[in-house]
Amino acid sequence: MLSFLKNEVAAAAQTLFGQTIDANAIQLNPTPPEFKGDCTIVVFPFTKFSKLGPEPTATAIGNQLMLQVPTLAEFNVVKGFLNLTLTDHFWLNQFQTKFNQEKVNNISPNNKRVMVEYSSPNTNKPLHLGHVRNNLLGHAIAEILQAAGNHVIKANLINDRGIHICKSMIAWQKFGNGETPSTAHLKGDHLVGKYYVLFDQAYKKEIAQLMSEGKSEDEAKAQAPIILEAQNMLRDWEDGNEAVLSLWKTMNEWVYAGFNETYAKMGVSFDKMYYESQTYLLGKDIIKEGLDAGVFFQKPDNSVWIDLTADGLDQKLVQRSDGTSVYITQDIGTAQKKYDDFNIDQSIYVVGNEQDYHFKVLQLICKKLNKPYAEGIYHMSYGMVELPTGKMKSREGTVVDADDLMKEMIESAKTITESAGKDQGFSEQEKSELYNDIGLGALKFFLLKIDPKKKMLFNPEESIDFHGFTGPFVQYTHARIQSILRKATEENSHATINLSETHSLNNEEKELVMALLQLNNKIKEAADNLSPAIIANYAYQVAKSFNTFYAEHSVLKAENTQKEFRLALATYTAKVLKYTLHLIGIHAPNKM
RNA sequence: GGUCCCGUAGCUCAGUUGGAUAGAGCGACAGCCUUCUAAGCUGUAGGCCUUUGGUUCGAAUCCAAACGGGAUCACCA
Repeated sequence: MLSFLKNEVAAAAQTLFGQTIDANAIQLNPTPPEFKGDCTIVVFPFTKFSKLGPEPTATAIGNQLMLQVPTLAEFNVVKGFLNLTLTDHFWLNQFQTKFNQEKVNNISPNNKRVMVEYSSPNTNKPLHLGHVRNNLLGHAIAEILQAAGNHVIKANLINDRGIHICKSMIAWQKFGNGETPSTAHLKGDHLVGKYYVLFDQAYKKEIAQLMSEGKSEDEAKAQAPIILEAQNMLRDWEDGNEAVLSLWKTMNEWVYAGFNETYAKMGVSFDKMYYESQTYLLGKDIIKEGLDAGVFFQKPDNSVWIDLTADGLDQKLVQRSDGTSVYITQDIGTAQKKYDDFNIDQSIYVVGNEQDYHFKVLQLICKKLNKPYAEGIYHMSYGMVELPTGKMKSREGTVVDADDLMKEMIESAKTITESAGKDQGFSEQEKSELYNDIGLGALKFFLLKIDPKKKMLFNPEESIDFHGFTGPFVQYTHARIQSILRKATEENSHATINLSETHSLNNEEKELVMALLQLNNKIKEAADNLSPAIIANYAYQVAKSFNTFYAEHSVLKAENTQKEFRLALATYTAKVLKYTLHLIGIHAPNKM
């Protein structure tokens, strides 16, 4: 929005010093609050050809700009910094242009097709806090990429096969007494998860028993009857045993019903579901292709490998000696399938950073196979959520359950809202929606305000805040504005910007206008960095600017054009807040 | 041990890709509700940006090393 100044500075340098410079190379920064000015040109690089010290150089350019740029109000020079102040008319004009557009986001679509894969759960246990971060990140990244003009396909790859689901099945057969989600009054994913834990307990007991009979730990682990049963079942599953398949389908259906409930509560959705049971064989054709091409090699026991030592990695197994596929085999196949299905330019995997190595290998393999989609593979590697006690482990019960956490957050929202007496005049239905919006708003903002690449700490002892740099803070600011706008409608006041009447902006108004005008840049920045945190921080900044303005100046008690302008400012702020919250999956209530 | 990530206020985190006196929130302390919603606003205290060297007009930011923390290196997924 201010980048035109770079061209003006380049022109000024041409006029003053006869030097042609690249306008894009000019450093244009926001002026720090302790100095006067809207933006700052760093003139140190100019001293080379100006043959002057930093200050005279800056002054010379400043004087030249005053001649060239009618919207420039004044300038000042501190050392090598040229601080420029634009006229209020300029800012009002910029704001008016935005205000008159129907949508706050006017980024035009590009032709890029991007798939974002996220969630990708196992079907043997319910979702925990780690999955919540994954799902919210994936959903927000998809929204942001779409807002930045991409065509986005949201995908979920469900890991529905393997030894882990067999463990739950065996335990259910042994201990379940035919229990179902409806007889147990338990969500399906929690029921299946319960049997996964029961399996592990029984397994540990058997291991202890065998060890007391003199077996080594490794022997005991390999020979425990219950693990042998599970392995048998996996073989039966792969052989297509009807009874096993039938139970597998039933239990997976329970889990999907549970997941769908959790997804709906979280507010995430998918355009395409992939199931590993349907894709795990796909990679094998590509393995054969790679063997023929000499990209892979076979060991005497028939296992297939790729040698990545020249790339600084290790030798990596891509197919077992018995011909069955491993994790990477399946991913090679799925990568191909995604490309075939949707002709995507980019394939983003939202997966934890513990799998950095895996995705490096995956991309390298696809490159060596000369796959057209190899360059488009991108691992969006996010940091783990850790508890004060360390990493979460499902089997050891040190997890924060997703459903429990959301429920607690909604209950906290209820308590806080009630004690503040802010739910008066709401119907029961509206109350319940409000508590949902606020509780989940707090949770989502808490998880998304942090740079996704960094690991984050969650302390269950300390409740997630509803004050300060939080979701409810931004929601509250939005609701507050809606309240003003309702009153304005009642008194038949209108929001307009009248440029013919010159009136000046005060500091708070100007700061808010400048913040609001940054929206499109922030969306692009967030999309480039795949970082919802940039949006969350921006939403907070806008809300904070508004609240500062709100505390100093009245909207409804202002007069004439100033009142109309402030109403426009409030209207547009509310739009931006609602939209940015939407990008990170948070609903903005009109009253709270 | 190899590879990769991280280290900023008591705590949780920003820091515009190399610019001015390093910023928020929480917690602590002091103020502000006859005036548009106090889930708010204003102020005070709190810092060897882990350390050392290098690059230059200029470094929390780039490079190197050390120290500290984490991840990963399965015929698991």
